[in-house]
Amino acid sequence: METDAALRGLSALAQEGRLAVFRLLVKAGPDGMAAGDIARRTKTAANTMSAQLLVLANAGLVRARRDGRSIIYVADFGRMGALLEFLTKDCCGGRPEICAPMLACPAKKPRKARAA
Amino acid sequence: METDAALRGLSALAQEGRLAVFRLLVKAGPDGMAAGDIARRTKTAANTMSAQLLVLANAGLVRARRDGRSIIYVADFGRMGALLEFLTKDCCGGRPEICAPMLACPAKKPRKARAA
DNA sequence: TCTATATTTCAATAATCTATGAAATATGGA
DNA sequence: TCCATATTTCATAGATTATTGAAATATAGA
Repeated sequence: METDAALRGLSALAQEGRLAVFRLLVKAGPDGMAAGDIARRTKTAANTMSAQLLVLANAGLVRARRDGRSIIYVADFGRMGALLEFLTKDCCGGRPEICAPMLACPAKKPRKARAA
Repeated sequence: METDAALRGLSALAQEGRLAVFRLLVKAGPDGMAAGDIARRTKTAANTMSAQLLVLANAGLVRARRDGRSIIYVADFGRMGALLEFLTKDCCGGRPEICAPMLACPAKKPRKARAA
């Protein structure tokens, strides 16, 4: 990931409402959520939510698809992974002092994965 | 790490100049760098740099200490690690799809560490 | 003490971001 | 076609952030 894309990702997540939306979409998983449901769930006006989702989409952190009258938003895990990779490698030079706390990540031991 | 601290960390890094400064300080390591050296190296006015460093310091990502006439800034690796931990665990729920790309982090295999 | 260096603080401007009402677009169903 | 629902787009006002010149503070050394 290039610096410019990383900056857009960081900026997108660097706001309370958008961070909450992204976390919600991560929890929702691959099925995603309709824009209206997200707005209701976070008690946000529809047009405000639309703007927030647009920023996340422009950063590549979520993707949108239409389903009938609704537009479903889905977190882009690959992109988020790339952002984290940028932060650990490109930004932090892979220094163990920084990376160490992340070893608790389940991806480390995919064999024993339990239901989260 | 709490959401509020994570937001401050994300905001601090979500700007070209500050991200560059933080990367520079990570590379500089525990010895850190004087504010003036950072400003010269990044071709930034001293007062602008001072403001950027203040934002990073308020986010806890760098620490400052005086050394004679200079003020030395040092990246806080622990804090950056905590931010990454927040993003992987609290924010992303430790989903392997997101964490996977980070397995290349050297901390995973400290035994064979080579000079970077 | 006086001067030079290093950095910060202050005040003001410029730029960017966020939220909102109102209107527009797209879809599905009667 | 007409209407209701779902979402976005537009214009704008308010808030926040970034940069800069000028002044202030802190330190070191003559």
